[in-house]
Amino acid sequence: MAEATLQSQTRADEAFDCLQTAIVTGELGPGEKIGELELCSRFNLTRGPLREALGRLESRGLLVRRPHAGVKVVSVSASELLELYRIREVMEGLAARQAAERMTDEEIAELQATLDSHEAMIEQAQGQAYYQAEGDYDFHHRIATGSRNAKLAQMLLGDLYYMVRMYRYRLSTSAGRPHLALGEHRRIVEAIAHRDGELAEFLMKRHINAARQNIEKKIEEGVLTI
Amino acid sequence: MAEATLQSQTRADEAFDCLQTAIVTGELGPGEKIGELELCSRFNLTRGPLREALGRLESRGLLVRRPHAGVKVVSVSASELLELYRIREVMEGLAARQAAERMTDEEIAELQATLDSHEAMIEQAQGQAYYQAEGDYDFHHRIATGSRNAKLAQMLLGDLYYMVRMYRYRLSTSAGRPHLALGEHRRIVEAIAHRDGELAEFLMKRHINAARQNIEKKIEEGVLTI
DNA sequence: ACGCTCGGTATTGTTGACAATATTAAGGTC
DNA sequence: GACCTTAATATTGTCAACAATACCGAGCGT
Repeated sequence: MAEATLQSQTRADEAFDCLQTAIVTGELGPGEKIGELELCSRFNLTRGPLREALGRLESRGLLVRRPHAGVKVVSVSASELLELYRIREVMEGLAARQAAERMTDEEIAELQATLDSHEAMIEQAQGQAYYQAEGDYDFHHRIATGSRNAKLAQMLLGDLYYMVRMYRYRLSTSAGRPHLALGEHRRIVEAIAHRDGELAEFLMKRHINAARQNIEKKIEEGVLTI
Repeated sequence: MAEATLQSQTRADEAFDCLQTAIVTGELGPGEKIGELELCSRFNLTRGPLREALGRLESRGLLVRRPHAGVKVVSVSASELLELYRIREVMEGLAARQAAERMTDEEIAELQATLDSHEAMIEQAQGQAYYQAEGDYDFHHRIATGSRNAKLAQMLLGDLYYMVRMYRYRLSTSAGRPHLALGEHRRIVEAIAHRDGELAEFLMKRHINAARQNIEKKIEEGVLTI
């Protein structure tokens, strides 16, 4: 069961975290119509905070709510995941460009260190798939915050990444190309270290584009259904 | 006073609409620390739906909420508005490209008709500034929905445009170049009509870039303060 | 036998009261 | 006189009961 993030500020935040992780991890299935009282008993909440959390989830597009008809988790399709990658391509391209212009030298050093640890983890091949995904999120997370563009970071970290994670869990879609991705990450960081925003943007767009094409290939192979 | 949208489905939706318009139009000033009970009496609501609406507004970044410390409308700066335009540039560029690939011929015809009416309005110069802004939103709105990218449209229509409108009201920043903008709009629609996605994206990016530079110029002239 | 209408039931939406916490001001001490 | 401590207050967070609405099944009509 998805537990609350340690010491959530308020009950509503707790409910929000619980539900978000439950939806993202697929604990709440797609299209699942679920009652409020059931959610309350399941997560030890009362309806007040729960409803507040439901509203936030709804406005983020993770679930849909018809008046007096209950809430149901949003249904997903592979084609929608591809659309998400189109958005990531342009937004993270911008993030990389601005990160190249604005990240501090220290942040860039940390970013490189992050990649080093990713490389070590991949070569040890321990907990591969899981860590690969987490490392990927870590990398993109740092670039988003490094852009110093508050709204951009908010949209990426608060909306898109959760969406992508949800789709990946639902469709059991892991990137599945760790070494390639790591090399692409390295080149992006190089461009950032050289303060070459244009190049960083280009490389990031190509990186995400490659990931999208990888998913498209799986669809063609019938591994994923549209 | 900002009234509820006619026949909101639920009290919480009503509260959300009221507050959103109140914030966007500047009826609730920036940094204004305002109590829940005051909001209730002001908009004829009770605290339950209000709190639900506050949560939605918070997750959209229109106001900030510290536990037990109340809510305050987000403070804005001109530099943040510029960052918003950077995001718009890449996202609406994508929207234009996808719209060129996916809009129906009928939608394109409607889009052109929309521009015709804008032109007529501008030449009559009646209610210029207001209509200019509304027409601009109408244009960008149609392209966002025409992209057939649900999440992209949601982010543009549900988040970014409200943000931009808020900043514009707060900073009294109207675009102030109606004829230029109309010409740029026409070229974008031409590209879409020719199903030239690449060109549509390029033109849209340049269009928004020009609007951003216009704001930057105002900042340099001291009209806007950072 | 099938479809439609109508009422019961369960769920959601809303309300008001209760409890917990941050802010504010006053008082005391250094 | 300035700073810290402490208590009163007002505001927020939470909870449980009430009202409104949609869903579901039974009864009736065709």
